[in-house]
Amino acid sequence: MIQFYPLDVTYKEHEGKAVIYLFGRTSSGEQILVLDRNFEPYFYVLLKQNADVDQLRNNFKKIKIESDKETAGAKDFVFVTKTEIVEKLYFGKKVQAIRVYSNLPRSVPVLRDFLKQQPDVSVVLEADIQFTRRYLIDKKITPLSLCEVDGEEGSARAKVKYIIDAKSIKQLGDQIIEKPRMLAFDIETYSPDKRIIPEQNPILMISFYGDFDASGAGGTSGVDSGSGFKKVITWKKFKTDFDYIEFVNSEADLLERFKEVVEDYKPDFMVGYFSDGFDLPYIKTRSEKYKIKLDIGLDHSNIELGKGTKNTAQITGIIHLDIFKYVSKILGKTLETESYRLDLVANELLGERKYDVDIGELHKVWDNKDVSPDEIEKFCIYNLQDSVLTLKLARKVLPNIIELVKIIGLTVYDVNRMSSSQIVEWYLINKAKEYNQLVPNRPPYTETKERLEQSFEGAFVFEPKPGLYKEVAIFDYRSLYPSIISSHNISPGTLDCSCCEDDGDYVPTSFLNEVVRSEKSEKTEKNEKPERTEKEPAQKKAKHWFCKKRKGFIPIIIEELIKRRMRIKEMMKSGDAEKNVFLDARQQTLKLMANSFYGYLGFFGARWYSIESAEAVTAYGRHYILKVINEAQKRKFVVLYSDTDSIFLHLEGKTLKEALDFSEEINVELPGIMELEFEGVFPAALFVSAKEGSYGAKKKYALLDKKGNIKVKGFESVRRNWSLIAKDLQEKVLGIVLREGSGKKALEYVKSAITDLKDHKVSLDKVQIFTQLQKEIEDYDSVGPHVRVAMRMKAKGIDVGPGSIIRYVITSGKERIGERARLVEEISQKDYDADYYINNQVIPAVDKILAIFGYSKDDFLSEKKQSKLDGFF
DNA sequence: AGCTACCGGGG
DNA sequence: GTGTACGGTAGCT
Repeated sequence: MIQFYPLDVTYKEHEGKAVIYLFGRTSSGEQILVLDRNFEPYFYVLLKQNADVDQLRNNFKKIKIESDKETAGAKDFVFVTKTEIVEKLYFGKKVQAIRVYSNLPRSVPVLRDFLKQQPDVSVVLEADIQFTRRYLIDKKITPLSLCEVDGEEGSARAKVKYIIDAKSIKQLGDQIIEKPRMLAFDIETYSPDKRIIPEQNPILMISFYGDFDASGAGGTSGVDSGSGFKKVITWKKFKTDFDYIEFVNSEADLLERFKEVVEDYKPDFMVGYFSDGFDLPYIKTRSEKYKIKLDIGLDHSNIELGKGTKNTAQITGIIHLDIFKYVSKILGKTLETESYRLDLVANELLGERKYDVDIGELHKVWDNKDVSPDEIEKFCIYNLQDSVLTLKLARKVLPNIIELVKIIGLTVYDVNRMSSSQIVEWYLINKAKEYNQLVPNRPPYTETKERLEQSFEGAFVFEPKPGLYKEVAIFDYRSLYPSIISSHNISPGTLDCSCCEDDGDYVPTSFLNEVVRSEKSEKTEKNEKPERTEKEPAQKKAKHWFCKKRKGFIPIIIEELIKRRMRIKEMMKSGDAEKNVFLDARQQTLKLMANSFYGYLGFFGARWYSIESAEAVTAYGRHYILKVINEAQKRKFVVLYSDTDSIFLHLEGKTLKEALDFSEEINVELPGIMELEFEGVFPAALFVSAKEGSYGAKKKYALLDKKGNIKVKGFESVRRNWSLIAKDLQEKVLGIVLREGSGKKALEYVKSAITDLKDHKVSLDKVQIFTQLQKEIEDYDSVGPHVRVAMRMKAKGIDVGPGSIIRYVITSGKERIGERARLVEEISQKDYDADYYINNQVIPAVDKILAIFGYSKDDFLSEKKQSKLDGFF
């Protein structure tokens, strides 16, 4: 009996059968390979009504299809090994299914294509679930979790200490691997132009950073002892004091050393940033050029690149983490950053930046024969810093990825690359096993196209009346969409059941009250195709309902998630800080998943797709928020604003207690786990108009909380390409208005700022505008100010290109704006164009706010007139 | 306006 | 590998 933590799984064919290869680390820290020969590929067949089951099962066993392949010169066949009759649930209905076993995993698609042509076959299911994933789900083995294997010493070609041929294998509990060995890496390449051509340009240096000490890493490569492991390998020699820089003779040697370092370090994780799309494919291409066998997989396999446009790189037995993938697919939504460049992501998550050197210069320094040592050394520091940041990011996000692995039950490698709809889907596939449900097929291309054309109404957003309001109470529905799915039993399998049609409890189709105007979400409006073809008859607001007698699969699963999360939140109240880090990662993960179900139901690629269900979710959502608005208005509350799941009540003439009592009344009537929560009382709230003279802008407001903090939503002042003067001013004006309630004071402040601008008292750093170059300068057709400046920078010999952030100031003059843009270094404070900044930066930043108090442009532009008016009033 | 092609990340 | 990204938008017709 050996205990170990599984890390990676693959399979190989051996004597006509599939053998599962489970790579992991034992509890004593050694690498292990467990072979499991006791798992056979299978899928399900559902037959048509009057089919003869026994006869067909017999026929299935006679199938023998010659495969395209040959194994060891012999003909290779696809066949069924056995069949079983099983009772399953398919979209909630009991069905009899035939479980068909095949000789090999690759036989499954062949058999599927053959069987689905047969006249008696209604549908073939679960024939597209990858063998290794099926294995983990069926055997209930969660990667990273402690397992126990019983068996004998086995034999296979693998770089591990132990190989066990398993008799039995099972997971012991949810204890996970404690200190996985992580190794971050990064390459720098020769790149004379902006194009990246791996076939042409060499790798110049490669860096590693690991937090494991060298005790178990073996000494052959002179791996650094001490607390961490850091290394930069390069093939251009220079004098340096950094002992982590290692010199080799050529790029080929660099690649050989890369292999050795990995083999010596024996990482569980290799971590990169965009390494799926850049570092590993590049390394692979270069090693092919030199015919270097890059057999770093624990089974001596090479780096495997995903086919087509997939952009993945896999190393058997070693978990390749690409932090960029996780950040861009999952974490990104919660980040402020506009782009997922390492520098920006590290800055936001870690508060650390990349080493400040222009990587675009590396090829020049590299080519220079009399290269000054510190010049190239800087790029080594840069190279190492990228690995350091990557490892730190990995440490930061790993708890969340681990939670996903524990919940979904797939490998870290797979989970790392999943989008939120895939996460939901694989969680459902895992749970389908537990609840004896058959997994629906993915839609064929034709259906995907149809699905893409369908759209439905989104959430309700209330148009606020522009103004400044005091004492605002905010309530919102806790997890509105998940709680609707649970409380109304919304699921593809409970939709329009035959048993509950006459109950009369249908999905709401119209609004309760015409007092509040409904607005379709922008997205819906854009996508809406009002014309309907003959195929899709004008099913105008078809009546829908969900079963009352039988709980649906999706509601069961989502309720589990919500309840688990509530338990964890409860535990966190009493837990210590260290434990809470993991609990927090877990509750965040559960929240992420519960919140993804609504989107999943309406996602065109989903197996459990149900646009009626998704539509019902938003319809109930509108119903419940409109109910609160309506009831509030009946009780003479002034409703200021509402968006999807929240309502803002003006407390003027009402007490907080009255508002709380009101929310209690609402709560008593809510079904299931739905709950309207009190968010808080805010001393002041500000709503502005969208355009001049129009009604209130949606999703754009500012709140003052009781602690004096200001929460800003939707104001574009946060945009990068605004000058500091505009940003600062907007912040100040919002502060004055919300904290002091004085429009006049805000106006005075704006006027003084305008005067300062006119008098050229504003420093240049406050009038600088930042814009990023998106492409090559030559490629711009419309040459904006930043492009014009970039051209002049280039003429001066400053290397600028896509990604460069151009900082410029608009100066006075009669030419077009673009002509008047200057670098800060070129001008002095008296040169900026005050009028430009007043009209294009200052006024747009504050005019909507001041308009609330009846002030227009003229009021803050002309000082004298205004003071006269003030005197008059 | 509607459609297609290309881009992101990486150097 | 029992699979084949994806969502946004610049730029063209």
